[in-house]
Amino acid sequence: MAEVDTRLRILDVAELLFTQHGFEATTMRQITGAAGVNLAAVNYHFGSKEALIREVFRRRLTWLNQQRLAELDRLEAEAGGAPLKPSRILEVFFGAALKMAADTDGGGRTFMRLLGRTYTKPSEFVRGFLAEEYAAVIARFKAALIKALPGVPAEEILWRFHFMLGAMSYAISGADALHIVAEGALDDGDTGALYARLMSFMLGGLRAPLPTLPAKSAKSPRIRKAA
Amino acid sequence: MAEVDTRLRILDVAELLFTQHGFEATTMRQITGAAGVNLAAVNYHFGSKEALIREVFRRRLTWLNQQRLAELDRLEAEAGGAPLKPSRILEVFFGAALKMAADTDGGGRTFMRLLGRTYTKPSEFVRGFLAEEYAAVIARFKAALIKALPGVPAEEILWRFHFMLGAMSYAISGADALHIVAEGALDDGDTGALYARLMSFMLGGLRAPLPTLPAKSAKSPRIRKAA
DNA sequence: GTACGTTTCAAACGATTGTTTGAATCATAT
DNA sequence: ATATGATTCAAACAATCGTTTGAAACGTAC
Repeated sequence: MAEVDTRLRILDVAELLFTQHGFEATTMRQITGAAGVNLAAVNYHFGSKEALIREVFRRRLTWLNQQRLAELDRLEAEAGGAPLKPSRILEVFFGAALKMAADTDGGGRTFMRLLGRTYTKPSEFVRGFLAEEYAAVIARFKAALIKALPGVPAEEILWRFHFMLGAMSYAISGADALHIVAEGALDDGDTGALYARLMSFMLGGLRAPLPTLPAKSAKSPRIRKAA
Repeated sequence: MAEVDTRLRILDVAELLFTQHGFEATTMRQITGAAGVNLAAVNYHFGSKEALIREVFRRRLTWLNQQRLAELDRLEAEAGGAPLKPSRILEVFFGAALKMAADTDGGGRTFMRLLGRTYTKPSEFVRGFLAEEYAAVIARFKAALIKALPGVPAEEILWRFHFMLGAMSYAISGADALHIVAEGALDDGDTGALYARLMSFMLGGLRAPLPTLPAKSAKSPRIRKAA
């Protein structure tokens, strides 16, 4: 009985503290202290601090990505081979994330903030299983978007998907960064409004006119050999 | 003579290591070791590790924001009171950042990656002077955008500006996060192309149709008092 | 109640952290 | 050449890090 309680308490507290202070700055004593468990409990239940970090990601990420894949499966089954609307695809991918971020009580919001930050700061050992966890999902959504936007080059779609991930990360980070650009002027508590705002912004960006790329050797100082 | 050399070497090395491993994970011995200076040099020249971190930001950020303000001044002077084109405003703000990010040799690129990451992870003591450093710039560009987009509510503009910052952050973080979404499929070395891609995406997002916001009390679980 | 595997506990482990110290070295001006 | 202030240096500082240990407490079956 006490076992599960201890594991869960550690995971929840660690998730929160990692989000607030980062991995390195969060000590085992802070975690176990706030969780009300013994210092040795982390090493006993998870093996090490790194393993704890991985488990914090794994327990939510696998569920999130399974949700995404299941919804995409359903959508593609309904369409029966026909290309999907880009807006539908984005709604599935980012909607799942924002739905999780809307969960303020269960810790989903905390986790999504943590995920958005870690995504740009791979911490070496997190990158490995983060890429592993995302590989299948990205491949599926990438393919769906390419199919949905026949006029847009695949490379451009990938970049714009990348930009959208950045926008979502900042959207979820919310207050932290917003306090810098606009001191308390924005309310990031209304996740319904946030979803609507982010989605219209993303769709506008995704369907924007294609950029006129400069000649590669013109603006870039790098010289391409044999070209 | 040796003074300036030591200070600069420390700053450059610290900037790089902070970007690669984060603030907490980077030790004074790593910094001084890689810089080829004595361990005590950091405390002698900067006072503390925190002061060093602040100085790493300050030396580039003040210059960057002065550049932005000067360019905006010039543009508004040319316009003579007339609203600017939104694309021009974005070009000034994000162009300055990407121009700095394009500097692979002088460390500008390294710094912009560091900045993008720190922006969502305010580290408590960095947030203060980061907000201070940005306050004037954000106010000016916010006002310019509001003037340039009379049909768009100010709150919506701020949110979209926030989203754009996220997109830019991910764009500059580049390879790190891209390796997760697309294993080596994208070339983030061509900053000219990156600038064009990002700008068209942002403009599309900025000019997207306004979202239809859900009724506040409908989707949000929070109950607003006296409303 | 006794035995057994699991979990918790206080205490300590060696290693590493940022910082400080006081002498040694340097550059410069008189 | 000598004195002075700035800088560098090796060495040590107390504090804290993640992890380990062996015994104590627990629940559960016989």
